[in-house]
Amino acid sequence: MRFLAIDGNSILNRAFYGIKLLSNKKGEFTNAIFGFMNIYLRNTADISPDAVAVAFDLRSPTFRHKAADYYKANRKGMPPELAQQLPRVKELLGLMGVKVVECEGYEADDILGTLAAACSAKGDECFVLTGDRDSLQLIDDNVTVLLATNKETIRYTPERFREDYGFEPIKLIDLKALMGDSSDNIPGVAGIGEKTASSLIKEFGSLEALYAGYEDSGLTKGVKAKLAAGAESAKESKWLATIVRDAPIDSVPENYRLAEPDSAGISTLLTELEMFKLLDKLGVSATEGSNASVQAEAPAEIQPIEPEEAPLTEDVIDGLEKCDYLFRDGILTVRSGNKVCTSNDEAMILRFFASDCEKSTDDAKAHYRFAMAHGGELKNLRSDAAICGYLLNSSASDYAVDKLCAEYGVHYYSENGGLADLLSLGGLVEKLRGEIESEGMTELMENIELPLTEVLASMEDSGICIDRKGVEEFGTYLSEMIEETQQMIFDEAGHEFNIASPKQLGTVLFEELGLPAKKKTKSGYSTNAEVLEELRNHSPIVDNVLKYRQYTKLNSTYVAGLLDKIAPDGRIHTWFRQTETRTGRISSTEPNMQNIPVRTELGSRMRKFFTAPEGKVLVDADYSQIELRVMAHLCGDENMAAAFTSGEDFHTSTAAQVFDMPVFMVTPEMRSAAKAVNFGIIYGIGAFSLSKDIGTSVAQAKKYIADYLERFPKVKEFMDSTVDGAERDGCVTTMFGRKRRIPELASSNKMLQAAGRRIAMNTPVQGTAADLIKIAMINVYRRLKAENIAAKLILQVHDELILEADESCSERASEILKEEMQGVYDMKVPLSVDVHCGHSWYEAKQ
DNA sequence: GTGGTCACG
DNA sequence: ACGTACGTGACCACT
Repeated sequence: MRFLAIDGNSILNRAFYGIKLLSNKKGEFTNAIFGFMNIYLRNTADISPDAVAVAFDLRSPTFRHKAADYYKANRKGMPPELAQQLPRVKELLGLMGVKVVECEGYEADDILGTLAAACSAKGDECFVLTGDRDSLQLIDDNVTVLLATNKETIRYTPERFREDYGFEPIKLIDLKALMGDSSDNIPGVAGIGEKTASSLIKEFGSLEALYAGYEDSGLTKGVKAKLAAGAESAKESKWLATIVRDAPIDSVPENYRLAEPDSAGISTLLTELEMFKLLDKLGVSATEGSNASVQAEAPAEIQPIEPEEAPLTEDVIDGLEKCDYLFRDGILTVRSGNKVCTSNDEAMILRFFASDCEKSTDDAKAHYRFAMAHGGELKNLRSDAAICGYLLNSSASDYAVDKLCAEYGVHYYSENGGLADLLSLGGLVEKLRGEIESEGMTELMENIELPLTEVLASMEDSGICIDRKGVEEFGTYLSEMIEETQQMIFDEAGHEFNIASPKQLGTVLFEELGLPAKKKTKSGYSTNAEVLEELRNHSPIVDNVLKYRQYTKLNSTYVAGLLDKIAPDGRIHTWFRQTETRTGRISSTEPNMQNIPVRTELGSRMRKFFTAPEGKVLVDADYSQIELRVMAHLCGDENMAAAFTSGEDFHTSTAAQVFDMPVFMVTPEMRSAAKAVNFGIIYGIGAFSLSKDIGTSVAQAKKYIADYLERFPKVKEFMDSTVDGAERDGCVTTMFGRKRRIPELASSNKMLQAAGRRIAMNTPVQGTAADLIKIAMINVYRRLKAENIAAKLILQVHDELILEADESCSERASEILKEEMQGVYDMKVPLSVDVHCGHSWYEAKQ
């Protein structure tokens, strides 16, 4: 028979550290279970064992094995994130009919050694699955070791071992006795490393033979001395490195034959762990619902679908009331009940989009864009699966139909091949809508996210006009400056090198020129702007490097990057991503129009090339301090609200309050300190970073924060209660019900926990601001349409909206924009918006 | 593919 | 003892 013996601890460890932390909605961690099962399934599929045993370490504190003194003393204790997954894995294995073996005082590899020896003696074929090279000593003609990583498994037969190591597997013990192993606290012989140990074993054959003959051999004096000094240690180490082969366990291979799996049990457990993909792989159907009483019922029957396929005709469209559809690569597929209709005819597709039928799909923005580009419209959109998935979990990497089905336990019709996504969509959308309803996010979806898809489609479709010639000339200027600066840097360094390589630059600055290195990164010296700024006085090369960085950044990211994205209509059409950020903000790609330079004079020239075409203007409106106003609203602090209504500059006003003096006495330094604290408040304040930001001591920064929170006590109350709520619920919520899970709070890592608390403080503020501007966008879009104004929304930059308007109606468009943005929601502090017009973005943002 | 750097809110 | 503010995307070097 074929026997598979698994080192449970070592595989679980590999899985845990190799896969990022995953958790279910309750915050129970699942990454190690997931990885363990992947490795398990891959290998059982590979070797089809008749019997399987999974061994786990077990030791009791009262047990005093001689090795207890050494017992993995250097090994850190299992982190709780992993420890809590251990019983789950054992439970799952039990349900799958796999025997778990533990033995007090013995490690998992001792159990493997015992089982392997038993198989070997009987002539059974044994496979040892582990992530630990130590077990390679178990290899013999009947025993193969499967060395697993998260990606692949290496099969170690005696031949393969000899190829890799150059001696017999059993001699691995002797090797380790010489070289030692710090992770297992095996001392070995001091001064003998892997290389020497390996050649000694190859030459002498074994530890005993080595010690019998090394004195008269041709070894160097040094090695001989080390061997002499380490003789005792080597002997002890050999004993420690030897895996036990007679642990007191049941060692009859027959007794480990696989038992019948308990499908219902597996289904319940994996449903609870939200590991639906694994359920699928195990060939067990998912349990519907998530509470225990429902789970006890029989799994829902999956109704097979054998769709009746037909072309999409006008009659079909007219007859539709409700349907699911997909539109990919110019092909529309529509499903209603048992019928699936297809069309690649543009007119028919537009007709379908414009029909009254209630539609569910997975990428509505793209469909709005298609309809708009052809002068049509998309009507009666009911749901977008990707957006539902995003609202339920803004941290996912991908909202494809198959992934969502796996995550939410909805049957995915993979047997239907190309139609799988379409056939699965209906069930998925119903499930997701139900979840959204129970999470209280239905209004957020129906009133904000779904209507926004049309607005974003229109903005992408419009694009923004760019002055190609102007950009090219700017590029020419930059290239000259780069050339000049580069030459100066080479002269100062005394040779040419790649300035763009942080590694080479670090060598030149800190080794060749001997500038004082401050910070280090993982891979060398840090050369970022903050570090270079401090070295400015040490050498003129530093200033030139900073200039070089600025020029090359502008040239490659902006000049070249933007020129590359100009469409045939002479405009830039960015992609707005609606399911990307954890907080609810929109992002922009290809190109990113939300990070066009503005903070430096040189960079802001870039904005002169974004223009309005002849006869039109750009109207730019931005919220003033929207996040701080949101904070003031959310916490209800009267002093903070007063700072907004006083008519004074907000930062000056907070400085006056914190330093307890009249506004006219506030110095620029005091204002900038207050401003930094205000920002810190939004981000989830920390004294260290604040001190760095304003260049004071940590103690001084601490005092600023304390004074600030004393002056604005409700800010502190709000932050404390937000963090408490987040720790209790595992998530935070914005004013409009948007949620973000914060698994970091459940981590045992203090750094991660602290990060989780800052996320908890920041997300409701950043997210609410994002909600507000989204609502404003929808209202502006509708109003411009309803009032038939010749103006279009074209860009959003988080707190800023940009319209392209006919000159004739620029004033009216400005009014509407300001009104809708300021009046978007009735807040405890008024929202304030600045609006400007201009022929370029540069002019319009004065 | 990852890390360093830097552009924005 | 260790690392240090929230949220993004693009480009380059290097493995």
